Amino acid sequence: MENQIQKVVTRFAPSPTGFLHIGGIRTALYAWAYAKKNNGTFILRIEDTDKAREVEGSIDHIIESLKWIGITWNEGPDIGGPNTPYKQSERLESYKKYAKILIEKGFAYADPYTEEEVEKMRVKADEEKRPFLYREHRPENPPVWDGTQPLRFKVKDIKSYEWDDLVRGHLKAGPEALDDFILIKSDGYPTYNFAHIIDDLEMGVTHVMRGDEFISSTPKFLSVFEALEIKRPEFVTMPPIMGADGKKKLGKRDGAKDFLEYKNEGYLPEAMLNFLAFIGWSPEGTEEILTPEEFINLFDIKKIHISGGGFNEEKLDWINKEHIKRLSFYNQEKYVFDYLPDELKIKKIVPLIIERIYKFSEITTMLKSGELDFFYKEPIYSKEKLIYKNTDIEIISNNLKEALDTIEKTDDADFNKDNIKIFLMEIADRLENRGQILHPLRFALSGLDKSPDPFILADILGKKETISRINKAISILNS
RNA sequence: GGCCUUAUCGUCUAACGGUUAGGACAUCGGCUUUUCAAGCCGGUAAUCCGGGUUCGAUUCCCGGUAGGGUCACCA
Repeated sequence: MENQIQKVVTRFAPSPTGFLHIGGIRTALYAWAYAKKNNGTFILRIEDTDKAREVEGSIDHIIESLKWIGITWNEGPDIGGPNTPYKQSERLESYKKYAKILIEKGFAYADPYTEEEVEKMRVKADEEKRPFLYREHRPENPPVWDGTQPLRFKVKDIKSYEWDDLVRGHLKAGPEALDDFILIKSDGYPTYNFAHIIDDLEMGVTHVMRGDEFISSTPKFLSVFEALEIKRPEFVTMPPIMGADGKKKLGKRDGAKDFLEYKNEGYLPEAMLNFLAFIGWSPEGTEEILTPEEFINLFDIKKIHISGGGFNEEKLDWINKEHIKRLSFYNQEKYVFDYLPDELKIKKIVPLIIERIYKFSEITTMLKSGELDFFYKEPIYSKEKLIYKNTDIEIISNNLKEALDTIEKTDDADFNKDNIKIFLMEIADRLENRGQILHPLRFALSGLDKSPDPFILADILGKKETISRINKAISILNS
């Protein structure tokens, strides 16, 4: 690396063509973490040079996505900074300036062909089964560039390139990767290939984190660095994220979701951060649940993976649950109550729900299935359901009466799940089988095949309601 | 197709050339138990194939196979 100590500057540079999916967020996350860890600067830059693909509202959406997961930037379009502006469409003067330098040095020329003419050459090359290279059709006497034609880079030295990537190691490419690519389009906007180099230079970016789709065009970038005689930043290539099938790289086309959808599905931002951190990176130890702070501390470019990682929803759910469990009770309640109707906003219900869900949207499913109704509605059930295995109705009925008696005698102040458990287990342990009292009791209180244990149920329902429901069960048994 | 690149349990991954190939998720079994859930304990399960280098290869080299990327006036 560098022998001179240099402040780390990283950036995330999305184009405003819609929402961000986890691939983009992951790239931002690593760039952010690296800057944070090194007390560096993290820049948000908007690459809006393709007016045709631009989608209204994207910038706000992108900012919202980043903020939700907790990524913050030191410089950006919303907060400004020493290198303002942070939208490429507002930096056209810079690109023009460097374009002129390239023209003067003989590294750029105007493209006299129409788009159709170039396309025709491309098709012909295709038919002849050879790669199309514009430089093979380079005009002999190009016109003076007046800004209405595309400005192309002129590859003077057609050679192979080799370079080092902080993740991928030593990479190389043959001369066919080099071509006279377009620097400035005929509409006056620069291409990505040119604009990002100028911006990174002017903003002092030291480490460029980006996807592996840019490996192929790296020789083009290198040839520009050489022509401009400028030092290149370090390249940090992220491994691709594969879709759920593990086959194809995740992309918007095949179902990559808007990152903010995870918010709506009830995932915690710190869980998403934890999950994304591990797609393409893993720390030294074996700990898999990390807080954002722990992630930043552990983050190391050397531990970024080379090969692609998959998106595993089961693991995401597990990580989310682990983070939910680590939430303070206050926050657990806040999140859970968000999904509950007023009549169910009971403190004691929170832990029951927490241990049963992986993500908060599952509460909605629980509500729909009716499995929470018994908390505020007397359950409806049949006599058969109260009977434990083949126990006589008589015995069940007597056991419930004994339970009722015990509960009635309990002081209101002592009525909590621990005490109820102690008192009732005393009875239960004297029986042939504990189920002969605990099952009918649980059923009397919940009316459900699957539910929390009767002590917790009684505690939540309160003494009065518990007594009422046991009485009802006894009358059903005797009917 | 050319060029670039990747390859460890079902999935995600760990292993300065020497490990009984480790961990996590999932799965299966047990414990606990009144049913779930949670928790605890345990099991099954992997180095893509073929050559080479080496005393020794998951690890290094070559070839094959399979996957991914890229070949735009998109980024």
